[in-house]
Amino acid sequence: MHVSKNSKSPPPSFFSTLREKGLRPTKQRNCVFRVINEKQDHPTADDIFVRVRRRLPTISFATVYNCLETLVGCGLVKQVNIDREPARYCSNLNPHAHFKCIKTGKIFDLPLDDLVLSKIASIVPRGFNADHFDLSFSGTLTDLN
Amino acid sequence: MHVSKNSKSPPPSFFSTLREKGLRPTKQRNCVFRVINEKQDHPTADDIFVRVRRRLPTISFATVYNCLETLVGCGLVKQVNIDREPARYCSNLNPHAHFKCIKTGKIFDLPLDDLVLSKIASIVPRGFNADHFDLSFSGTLTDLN
DNA sequence: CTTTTTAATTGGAATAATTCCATTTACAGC
DNA sequence: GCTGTAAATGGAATTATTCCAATTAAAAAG
Repeated sequence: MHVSKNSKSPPPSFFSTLREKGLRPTKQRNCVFRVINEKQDHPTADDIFVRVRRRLPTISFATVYNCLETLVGCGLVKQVNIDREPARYCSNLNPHAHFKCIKTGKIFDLPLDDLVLSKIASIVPRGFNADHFDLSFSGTLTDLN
Repeated sequence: MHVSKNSKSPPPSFFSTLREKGLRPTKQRNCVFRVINEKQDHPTADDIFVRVRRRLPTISFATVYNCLETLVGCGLVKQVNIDREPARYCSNLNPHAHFKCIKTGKIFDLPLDDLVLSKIASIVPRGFNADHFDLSFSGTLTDLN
């Protein structure tokens, strides 16, 4: 598993990233990408569909799913799966865990520093080659966060 | 590191645990519980349905789901959610993470010692009160595990 | 700039895991 | 053995997501 130096990486170029993979930076993909980056609230595909529709009123649900799949595949956004709930999407590309408040349903990013990352990497025994991990917490907030 | 299906804590009493909550230890619940404990292979509800049917040929799918919900609610089994896949069920009640081999689909338990557990707990900032966490890895196995 | 090729979008249908619901059955207390 | 409550049952409903065939848009070629 790759444990990076924890400097915030520069925002990836939407256009060049797609181009490098021979994919087209269509207006639909661009709009979905921008919507996810504008508000860091871990929207579902449904949320994203509603927001994108305000700008591209004829976009279909299937296209939103297609765009999300493409963007996740390119590493331009992250898919967040917590329990059995609908997938959420996240523009934070730095290593982080998630915390879900069981009262409000809100999701928070918890940054992971290199020390913690290496401890997490050490969980994986010899013979196993992890190229991805997911860590999520759930609970409550003591005061109003 | 040793990757085990170990059982450090004594197996919880199926009967007393249910009884304490005012729930009935029915033969369906018992059978579902036994099936999950017999083979530590992280079966899906579907898998469990098939195995239970061999002993209770008239059990319904809804009942399997009901039993699983009850057992998970009592803490007698754990539900394992990895990515967007069907839920799996696990009899290992000790703290552990999961590793999913993307080639075979097999799932392995990775035990978590107290040191790692406290490091994980330290990820959660002040003001957040985690009462649960999920950690899963995915990747490949270097040799045939 | 027009044609050709290829990729992406679209709407609707299909899928699949899970949940819901109304009815029947089983169990526990009297 | 009754009676009340919990659980099981079968089937329908739900819901997020995927699939598909037809259309449209974009890039490449001429």
